[in-house]
Amino acid sequence: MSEEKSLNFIEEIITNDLAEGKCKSILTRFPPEPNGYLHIGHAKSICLNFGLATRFGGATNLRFDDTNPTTEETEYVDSIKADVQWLGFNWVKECYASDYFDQLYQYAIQLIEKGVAYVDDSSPAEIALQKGTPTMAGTGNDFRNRSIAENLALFNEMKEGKYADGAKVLRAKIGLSSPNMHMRDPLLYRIKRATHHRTGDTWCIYPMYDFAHGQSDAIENITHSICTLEFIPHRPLYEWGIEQLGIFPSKQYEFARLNMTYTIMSKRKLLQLVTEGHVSSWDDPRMPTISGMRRRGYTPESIRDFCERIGIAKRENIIDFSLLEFCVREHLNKIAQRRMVVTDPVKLIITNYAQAEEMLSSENNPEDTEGGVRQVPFSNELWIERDDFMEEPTKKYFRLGPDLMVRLKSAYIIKCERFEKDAAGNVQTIYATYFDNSKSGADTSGLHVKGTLHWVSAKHAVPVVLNEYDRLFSVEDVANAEGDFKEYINPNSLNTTTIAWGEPAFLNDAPEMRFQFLRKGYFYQDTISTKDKLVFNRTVTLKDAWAKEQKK
RNA sequence: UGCCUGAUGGUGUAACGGUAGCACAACUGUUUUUGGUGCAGUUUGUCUUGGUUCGAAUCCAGGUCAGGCAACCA
Repeated sequence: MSEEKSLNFIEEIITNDLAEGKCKSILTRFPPEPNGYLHIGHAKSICLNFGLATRFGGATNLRFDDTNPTTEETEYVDSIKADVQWLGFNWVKECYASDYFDQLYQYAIQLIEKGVAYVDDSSPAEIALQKGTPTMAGTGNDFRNRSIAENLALFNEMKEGKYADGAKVLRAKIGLSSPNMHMRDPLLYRIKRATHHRTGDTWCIYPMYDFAHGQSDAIENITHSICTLEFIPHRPLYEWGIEQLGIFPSKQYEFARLNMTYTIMSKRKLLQLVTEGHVSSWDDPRMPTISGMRRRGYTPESIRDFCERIGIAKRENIIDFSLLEFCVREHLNKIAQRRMVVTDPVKLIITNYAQAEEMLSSENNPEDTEGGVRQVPFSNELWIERDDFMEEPTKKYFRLGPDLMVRLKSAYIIKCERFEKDAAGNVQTIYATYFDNSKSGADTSGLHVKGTLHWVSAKHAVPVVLNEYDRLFSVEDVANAEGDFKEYINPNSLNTTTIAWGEPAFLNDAPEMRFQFLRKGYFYQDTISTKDKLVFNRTVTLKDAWAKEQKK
């Protein structure tokens, strides 16, 4: 294997660090805040961090960045762990920023003792005002000049609960004229009386992100701390903290977050979709959440493949949704068992079929020679797709119409003789004759037909419910579209068929099996599906050359 | 009108001073008992202006455009 795969910029950095002996091995971390469900954008970060560790023989911590008790919940911790595991990754250590609250408090005292942190009594508005603007230096205030002893005492009192929420904050004493707003005496600690999902009411002061993240990285000896672009301005502060404290020199690197066409990644907006009922839940199969994609039928393999293909860089990007679809089709094509399901049924009667019924065998997966076959019952009364019949066929129509011949998949070639309509003028019954010497696998008829249809024997058919999903939004770049993003919700993102007819093989199929419904798409049993009421979610359609042809 | 990022086909991503490649998308053709799959092929690109160099996507200078930054959020 001398295949040369080019390295992304982070892999180059790591390769160099290892070569120069800056570190003996690497340790990365995936640091979600447990305030929501993971989505495909997180998957990119997960695959990056865990993938890097695998590639370079290192390891990865799962760390919950739980420094804001008002938004965080154990429910989210559990779902995040489940999602990471489902994606196929294992962390060496499960960590929590909240485990470091004591240590962080000690770090803060160290800064106060060094004279580089102070307690400020100003209100949020005053602090904002005193910070100045990007083009104008801030002014600061008298609290900056408090003595070390006074700061120590006040910070202790903050911790002891002597002051009301918001009454005081601990700030770093760096200066107020930096062109980087994040460096203008940033807040380190705030008073917040809220019950933390892990530490309960032990604390009433909590560290800010900027006084927790880099410190947590250092405590865990993280070598490469990888985050998204919006944290670039925080990096000087990240480094300031490590330097002032003299702790392990973790390094921060930034990459561009994932954007995808026809969907959104913002946790806030996703939450809105759920709370306002535009989707049923966080794991609604239309959601770009890991749990939604899992329910829809995406495989972990396909998501990992997708994350591998999109690459890692610093430039803003918007990935075609069709790449994700390609990845899942490619995987499912290889592993999904084929089944026949008729979604918009019309009756087909084979007038010269004398037997009551017979069992025909059909391959489970033509891509897999080991895939085996299954038995499919055939009789003289079948359901076929309404779309597969045309009263007056057009030129390139390879399906059924008066006097036209097609093959029934894994069965016989038939010829349409006539059809009947109901009072409303809809085709109700199609009558055909079959060629008994055209049986699949033993065809001696010499007939050649262009179309092959899927079908289900009417008296053996099993009723199934189908959820067919389409993109959640109707515009490519939802985040940058004008106005409220909700205006662009695709009203037809879910199409439910309450009665479709499927093969009886479903009765013996395990719920976690992945299927391709012939000529329809890939389907996966929904979480609410039962043996008595089978419900399938369409993961993705098949490519449809005919649909394109029709549009012309 | 300050600072920080970035700019390669429709979308991503490579090329580390020496043939602009790969994937998706789109479009042909071909194979096919899935209008699926497979196979073969086509179209489309270095933001701009200068400079350095035998040679620039790459180095330098200026410009343009895009995104980010002033939460007691992360």
